[in-house]
Amino acid sequence: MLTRNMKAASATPEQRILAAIRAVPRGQAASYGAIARRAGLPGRARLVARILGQNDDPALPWHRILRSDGRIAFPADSPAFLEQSQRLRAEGVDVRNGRVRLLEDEATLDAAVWGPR
DNA sequence: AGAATGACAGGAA
DNA sequence: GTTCCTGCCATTC
Repeated sequence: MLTRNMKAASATPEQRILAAIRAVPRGQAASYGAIARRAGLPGRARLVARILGQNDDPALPWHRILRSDGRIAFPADSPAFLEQSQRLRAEGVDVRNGRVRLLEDEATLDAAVWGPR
């Protein structure tokens, strides 16, 4: 049946994006573009950014989302930048000079979002 | 309708 | 490996 797949397939774009974000494993990071792709919305990286900005859910792992080059998307002197840095480090992510190692194997995200085959 | 804006991406320099 | 520049999407003036 489709109860498991349906969550990702029949939701609004915003919900699929949020689901994709929540699917990023602890201690790992993904780019805005990758999230958009995993949500079935290729080319909408900026939409992901917008959703994150509007989001109010404190449980959402927003700190695991960075730019495609692994850089934190906030100005290096901003409070948000600091917050994100320490949240990532708290999960064991190595943050060097505002930059991290992004998840290379996107298939992992595929499985988390769309469910294992 | 046109221009500006922003938690972006990808290729060129 | 970096910095720059152009392209994109969606929203707001």
